[in-house]
Amino acid sequence: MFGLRFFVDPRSALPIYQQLVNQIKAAAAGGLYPPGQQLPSVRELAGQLAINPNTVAKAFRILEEQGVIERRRGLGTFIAQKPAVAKDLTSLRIKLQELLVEAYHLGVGPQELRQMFETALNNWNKGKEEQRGKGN
Amino acid sequence: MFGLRFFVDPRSALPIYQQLVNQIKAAAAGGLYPPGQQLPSVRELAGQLAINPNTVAKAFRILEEQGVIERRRGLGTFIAQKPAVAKDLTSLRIKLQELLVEAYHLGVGPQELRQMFETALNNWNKGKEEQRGKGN
DNA sequence: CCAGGTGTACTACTATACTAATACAGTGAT
DNA sequence: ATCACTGTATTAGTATAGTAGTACACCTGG
Repeated sequence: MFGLRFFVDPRSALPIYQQLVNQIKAAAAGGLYPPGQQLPSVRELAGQLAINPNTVAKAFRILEEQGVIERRRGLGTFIAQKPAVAKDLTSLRIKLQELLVEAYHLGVGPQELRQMFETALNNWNKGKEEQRGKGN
Repeated sequence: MFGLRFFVDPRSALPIYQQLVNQIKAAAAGGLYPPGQQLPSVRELAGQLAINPNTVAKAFRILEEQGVIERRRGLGTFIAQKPAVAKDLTSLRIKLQELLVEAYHLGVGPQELRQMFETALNNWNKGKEEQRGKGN
């Protein structure tokens, strides 16, 4: 049903499983994979990407720990129903802080950064709406 | 002149040199180290942190590549004069994108995220002003 | 010139992260 | 019951990232 959604660079500095984690999280957040949607099996994905099933399984395990997906033995893995309502936003605050530091050293001021932020938000919403449209 | 500004956890998942890079970048962005300010020598820092001078040197090398500091043989290392005016903001855009994805999976909506963003910006400015005040 | 400070280059050890091979275990259709 | 599909556990090989030891090169003040 789905074509080759994911790709992987074995020579990247980022480990393969991490690349998968990132891509799947992004796909889910972008609405490409709605809640409840079944993902390809570990073997299928591994086959497409020419990697070991265990590597895919590792990515899935991490994603489950983060509440992004649910794994069911014998059935498959699925996008979690609800983006967990977070109690602990520490990690997010840290990432935000890191973003500000990075911006500073790139010479990007508060005003310009704010604009980039809004642009990113808009693009994200736009993407989700397009995805919704495909279902009609 | 400066007390123990930096600390390091050898058992952290992040390598020591990376911890140093992060802390020094944050310190520079926060105004703790104004442009031109000399940093502790590799041996001094290594001594304080009970690590190998080469590890500090590695952090310094990375920071120089990023334009944060300048190293001068026989003299020392110093905070770069100007936060380089960035031509390539790709890395920043990627980090921003990752932030949105992260926020989504934590159940943080656009509105709430925007608020966190503004808060972080304010805190950052506040911090810099306090730092400026210490010089008077 | 020399001494004592700076950063730097080279080499090598070692822990472990990453991946893979293989076998195990749950589910559902036939 | 069996089969064909799911995910899971265990083990092990291997590349390499991280760190450290040691020696080198540069600068400045005496």
